[in-house]
Amino acid sequence: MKRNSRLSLALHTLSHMAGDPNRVRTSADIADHAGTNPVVVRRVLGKLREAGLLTSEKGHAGGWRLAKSAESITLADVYLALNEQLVSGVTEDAGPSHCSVETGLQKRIAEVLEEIEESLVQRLRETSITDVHPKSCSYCDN
Amino acid sequence: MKRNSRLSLALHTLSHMAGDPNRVRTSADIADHAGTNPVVVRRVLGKLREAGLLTSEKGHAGGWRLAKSAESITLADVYLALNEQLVSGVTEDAGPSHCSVETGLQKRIAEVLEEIEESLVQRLRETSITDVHPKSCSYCDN
DNA sequence: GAAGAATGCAACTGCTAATGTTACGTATGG
DNA sequence: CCATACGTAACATTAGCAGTTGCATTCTTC
Repeated sequence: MKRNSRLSLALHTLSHMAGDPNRVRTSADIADHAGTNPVVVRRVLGKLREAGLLTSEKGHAGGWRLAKSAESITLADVYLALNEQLVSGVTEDAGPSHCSVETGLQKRIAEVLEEIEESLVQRLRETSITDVHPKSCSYCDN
Repeated sequence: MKRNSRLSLALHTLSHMAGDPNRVRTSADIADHAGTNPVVVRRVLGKLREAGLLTSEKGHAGGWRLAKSAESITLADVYLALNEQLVSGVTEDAGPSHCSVETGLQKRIAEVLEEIEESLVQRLRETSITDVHPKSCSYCDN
């Protein structure tokens, strides 16, 4: 895997779950499908659970499933749950500048980028995870 | 500095230039202001030059300046010049999957993310670099 | 209650991308 | 002809992230 695969992994998994909501999946199953490691899966899905998108159960018959209807889960929910901040995260350096003009400028840039970030989230809110799924998928229970 | 500082550096520099367009700045000057290295500055600004946003001149009185009016430069121009792909870049892993359902799903996810990316660019097009500048900046020639 | 199966979590490793740095070539102007 | 500045390549350093291992915990089933 590469780069920021967390969002990709999350969407991938949620899309599968949307296709067969009643099935309980273990992190090992999910990891196999995604070609990754169970611990990585738990790390990512754990965030989604904190956000109330998934539930997990320990023990013998445990595993993961959707905490609510697939239609009600938007890409914004996923994005925010993972703390992505793709846009506004670019200015996280800061560091006290010597020049007051510089700090004012950096502040202004941060403002603008947060505006952009906000409109990105608005856009993500328009798409449900059920839209991230091939129309005709007869094997979505795989 | 941290993470993806290229976009931040580019906006920072362009904002300064917008405040005093006639001044020619060396990469050393810019690096000092941004707290980074002249070579890094040239790398980033070089992309902006390729995109026709800046011009650079070698030699004794050389340096960088805007290639066109500040008002006509949008955040989308900068973003595209730097090849950022903040959103759609998250699926760059791919790798041939064994299962046709998987590949279909990945393709669909990529489609959706590219749609999102496109609307991000549309949003960026609405903001000029002159908007990324404190309203009252009497020291913008620093 | 013991065994097995699953998550939860912490620590560590290894890899990769990006930044930072050095060095040298090239062009320009005084 | 020399100082200055960009252009570029090569290398070093760093930060973030996926991957891995190990162990505790919880739940089901026998």
